[in-house]
Amino acid sequence: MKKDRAATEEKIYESFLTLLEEKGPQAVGINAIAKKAGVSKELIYRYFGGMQGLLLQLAKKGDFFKSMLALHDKDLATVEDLKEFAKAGTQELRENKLTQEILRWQLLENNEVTRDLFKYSNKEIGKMFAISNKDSSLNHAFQLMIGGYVYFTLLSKFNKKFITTDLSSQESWDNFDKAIGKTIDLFNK
Amino acid sequence: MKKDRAATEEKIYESFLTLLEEKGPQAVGINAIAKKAGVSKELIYRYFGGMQGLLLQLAKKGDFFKSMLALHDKDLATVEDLKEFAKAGTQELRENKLTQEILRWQLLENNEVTRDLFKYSNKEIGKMFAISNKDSSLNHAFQLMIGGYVYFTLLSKFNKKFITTDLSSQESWDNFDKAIGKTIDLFNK
DNA sequence: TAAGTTTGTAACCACTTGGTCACATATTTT
DNA sequence: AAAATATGTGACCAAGTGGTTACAAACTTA
Repeated sequence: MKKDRAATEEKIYESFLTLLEEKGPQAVGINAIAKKAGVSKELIYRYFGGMQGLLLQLAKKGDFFKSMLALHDKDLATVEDLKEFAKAGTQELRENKLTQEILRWQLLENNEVTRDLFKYSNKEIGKMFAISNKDSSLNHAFQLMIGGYVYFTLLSKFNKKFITTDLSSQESWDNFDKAIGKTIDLFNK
Repeated sequence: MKKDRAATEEKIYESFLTLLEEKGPQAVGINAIAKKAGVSKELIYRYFGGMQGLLLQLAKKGDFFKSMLALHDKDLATVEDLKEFAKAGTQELRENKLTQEILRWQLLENNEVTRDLFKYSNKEIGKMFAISNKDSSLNHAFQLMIGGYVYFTLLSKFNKKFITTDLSSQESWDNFDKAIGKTIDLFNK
């Protein structure tokens, strides 16, 4: 049998990411990861330092928010820029399953194992919210609506509908975007 | 040893509620409930039909939303009524831990065991949202903001802060309320 | 009192969990 | 070639999971 530590580490880390992305926080455990990677779980402890080490690596690499941070670099001088930013950010969130699962995870626990990951994740989100801090009440309304977007996005994994809103149709998300846009306009009049 | 089925059922059901309220969805299992109730787990299957039966009973009794539904009966003729309604509803949500855990649960799974509970829960929430359906874009903005409120409420269990917002201070929640109020005003101008 | 039924317990089942261990097999170093 | 080290495996551990079974004790009915 050939031995290749680098390849093994890669297999483990990728299995961890895939598992988290597809099955969510509750499904990622040492046994499941080792099984998916087709490797002895001892190696997870030896090479990563267990679950905590894997999460730390995810935090450092920051694979999840990198596409959202690309948005953040834009200039947000005008009201239209802000609206575009919100629209692009929410769409990105809906496409990025990994980010969704990390956000879901934050609703479930916060302990020594997860702390590093969440700390980093929050720091990155903070950068994105640093923009809308002129008008305080707009800032709060904006935060609420983005929070709602996150909520409905997470909800859509297991629920096709929220009350009358069809969470599986693009039209619904477009309506949410329009609502955000209109609210921004009203606050800026 | 004395035997009293009614009292035993009560002990089981109460233990289940308390466990869910205090430790969340992940902590409620047959073993944990039986242990907390100080009773053999066989009785949970015999009297309730297992976990699914317990959730069904919770759905039927609907202990969680009853205080929110009291709000729903109000007349919502004026804009001020709608603002008051939103404020009272969000405050009630923050105080009702049981409702919070059921909403959290909906973000985690949706299977044969939980289906009945969630179906009922969604029906009740739907009643509360039936009010703001005049202006479509206000309706969506309203839904987003309430969704954000839910999100931040659930988040506050494990996170003291969201970016710069202190989720443990009453002032933050007041600011959110003000933001909702101002948004409603702007849409009605 | 005797028989039948309800209520309750504890042991047991197969399976999964995170974690450690001794050991074997490659690969490097001497 | 021999010794040392790095890599990988599978067995094992204690604890916990949901679920079932056999049996005892209490209460009801006959």
